[in-house]
Amino acid sequence: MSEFVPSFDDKKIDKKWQDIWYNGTYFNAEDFSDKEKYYSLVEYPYPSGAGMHIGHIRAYLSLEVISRKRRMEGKNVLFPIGFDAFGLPTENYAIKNQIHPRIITDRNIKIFIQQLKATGFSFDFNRLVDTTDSEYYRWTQWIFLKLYEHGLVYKDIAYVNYCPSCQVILSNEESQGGKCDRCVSEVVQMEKKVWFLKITEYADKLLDGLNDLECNTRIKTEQQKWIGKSVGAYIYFPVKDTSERLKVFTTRADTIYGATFMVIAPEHPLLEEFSERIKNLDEVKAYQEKAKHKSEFERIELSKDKTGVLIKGINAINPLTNEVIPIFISDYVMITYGTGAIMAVPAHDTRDYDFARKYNLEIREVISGGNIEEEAYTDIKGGTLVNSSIIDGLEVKDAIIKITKFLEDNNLGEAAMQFKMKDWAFNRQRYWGEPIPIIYCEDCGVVPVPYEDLPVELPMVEKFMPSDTGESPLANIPEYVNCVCPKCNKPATRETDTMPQWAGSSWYFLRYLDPSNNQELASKEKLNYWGKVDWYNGGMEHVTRHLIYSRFWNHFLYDIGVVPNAEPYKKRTAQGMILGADNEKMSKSRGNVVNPQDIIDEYGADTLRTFVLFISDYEMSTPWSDSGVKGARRFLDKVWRLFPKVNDLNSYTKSLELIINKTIQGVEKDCETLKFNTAIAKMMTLTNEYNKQTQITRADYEVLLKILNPIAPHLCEELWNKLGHKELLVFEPYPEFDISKTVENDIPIVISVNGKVRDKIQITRDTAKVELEKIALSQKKIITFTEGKQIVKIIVVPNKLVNIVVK
RNA sequence: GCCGCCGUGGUGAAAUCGGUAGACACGAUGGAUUCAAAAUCCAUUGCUAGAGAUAGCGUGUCGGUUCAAGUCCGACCGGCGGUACCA
Repeated sequence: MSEFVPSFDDKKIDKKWQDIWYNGTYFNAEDFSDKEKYYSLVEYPYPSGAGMHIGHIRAYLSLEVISRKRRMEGKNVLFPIGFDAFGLPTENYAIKNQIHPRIITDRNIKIFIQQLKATGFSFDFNRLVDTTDSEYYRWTQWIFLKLYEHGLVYKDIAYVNYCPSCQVILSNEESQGGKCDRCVSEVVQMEKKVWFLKITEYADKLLDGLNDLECNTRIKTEQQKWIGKSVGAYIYFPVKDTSERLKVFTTRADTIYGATFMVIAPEHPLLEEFSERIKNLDEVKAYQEKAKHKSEFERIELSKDKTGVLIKGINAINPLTNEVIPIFISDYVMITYGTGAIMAVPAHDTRDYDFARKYNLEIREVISGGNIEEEAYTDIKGGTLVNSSIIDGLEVKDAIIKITKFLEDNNLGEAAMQFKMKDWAFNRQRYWGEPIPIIYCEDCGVVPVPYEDLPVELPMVEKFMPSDTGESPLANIPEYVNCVCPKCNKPATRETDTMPQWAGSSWYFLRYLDPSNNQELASKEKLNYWGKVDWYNGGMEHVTRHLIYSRFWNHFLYDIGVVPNAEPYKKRTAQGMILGADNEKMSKSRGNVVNPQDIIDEYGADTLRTFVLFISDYEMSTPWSDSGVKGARRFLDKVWRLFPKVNDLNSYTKSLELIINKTIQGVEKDCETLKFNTAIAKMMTLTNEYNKQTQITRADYEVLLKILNPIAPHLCEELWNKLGHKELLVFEPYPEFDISKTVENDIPIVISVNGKVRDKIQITRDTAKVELEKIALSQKKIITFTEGKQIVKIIVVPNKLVNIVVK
């Protein structure tokens, strides 16, 4: 004991235990083990050149703690990690520095693995997944072909951000604010035929499936809103003097008698169809052109000031009143939602109201209860239908039902549903992505690559610069483009677009179950054994897209019999962000980025882990603080310094029994509810309590090491080892608490007068109400406040307080 | 605009069901130890008054409900995140 130093050597201890863990099989998940399985999943990182961010550490630590705890609870834990390595930053870096993305990716992945290990994460590193590995994306392509086979893939026109000066298609990130990232010129919306996945076909399933997902309401509502189901009706408005009918979608069929004009999107096909009839075609064309050049940004900015053009020469007829009504084009109606056409009811829709006011159109009230002189009356709870013929006098909800029925019966419309969610534009004009396994043949048309020819590999070429035609770089690589038609063996060409970033991450959680299977994406047996992800943690920003996309793929794979569950995840949580010390989002440009490696170098991995978990509520965002790190280290040193105080007794010190049991109970609950900050606070309190003793027992100490182990495993393993244990803490049973020893016998009771605390007394637990009242009233301090006053009321909350109300 | 979260000491933050506001930590001040410093240990630390016991005030603002409000209700102000004319 004489050589005991007052502060542990983090470098030595970190290395020692990391070597033991990672050279051993401690964290390897065992397929088909008899133990109960537990699958914890964190969102795998994009291996950027900057290395790991403090945000990664926080994101992974929750389930790191849970996974280590589950192993101690006897579970067969699968806690995998991998890399979502396709993507723009790598490609851009590659172009700039003339290094192939493959080389950069491999280099970055290596750095990430090294950093993850330096932090002591208990990932199963034998199941690494890399989405850019052709043995992985072979199955991404396979799923795409399956989707194709089942009619869920189609080609259609999409509007992409195009920079006319660079002649390059830009991602949304590269064209923020409507300006090109590279040359700052205006970005235009260009039409392009691209691949779509019919995710909308799964909209209802994805909505219903949310019932089975355990998560907070925020996560649920964000997904619900993203899917955006709305129930209403299609109504057909005949186009005057033609046999065409203009189809509109509305959720307010009840307001049809108030429709005073129609609005169609600038891209609406009606304009093309009846172009000869349009008397002001030039004006219309000019408006269409203007709308095309409006970036999304501008459309939002200008949203309050509505513009439009009256189409002269074509009119619509209200199918119920036969009234002739004008048609406008305006970009406040989107071609991408509903039918791209609306019946405008200015009296009861704010957008139509604004438009009507601007162009002096009739505003006809059909629901009483508002003041349409002032604003549109959109409330659907109050109000009765007026000026509405067959639905006059009805309430809104009844009117909707009746009018929809009437429309259906008379073939003037039908009940309908719309989703805000759009089909998934599944393409990028980039090199560094999964090739889309499609071949174009002059004779056979679009031909899917046969399954046995997968993977379609990315060519390892030196030239992967963007083309100047808005096509993918792959289009410039003849040895890639030129191929043979699998059907007729004639020369053919390959699809040159690649898949979007979200492709690989839509099924990676399945590949972890069987990462090196070259026959199937994962074996049936393993899929069945591991089942659903038990707990999935990740960023709030992925709750809409990634979560929905991956649920979609999983639902599809379930429908074709590949996976055993429709829903892939049982439970989803999300961590809060760590901001810079200046309370701003961490970014290179702000210079407030914290590199976790610096903390490890200075204080060791356990300090980093402890502090990141201690900093605040896990689900809340919080600024970084350098000074707080020291506190975490100080705490761990205190635990270390307890070691010489440990005696050989194998039971808890009597006077510590209560706090030990309470701490186990509290830490257990806090960890399971992601309240790691309070869990650590409780362990700090216990440590401070131990510190006051001249001696503590081995049992006292060991229980602390066990509950602290998931958070600070290097230190705990070291101390556990120093106590003479041969086995590691990894599978040591997690401590249990004795509920009967978590409650004190003597408890403090607060006595207040008129709600103000005036005295505190110690009393035996469960003292009767009357008794408490009597004791409270007889306290000297209390008497000074009650003397000479009338006692109106006494409230007694057993084991808590007595409140005396006086006058 | 809409939806959600949040607003508590000098700082990060705690606070089951409405029941002792500020646990735990950082920082600060004073002391011990040291030749000195670091580290460590002890004490104090919401604000105001007081030597002190203690008293008054105090959870973004205003109002309400209640014996009792950080917590519930209403109106507002500020910050963050999501979303964007969704018919």
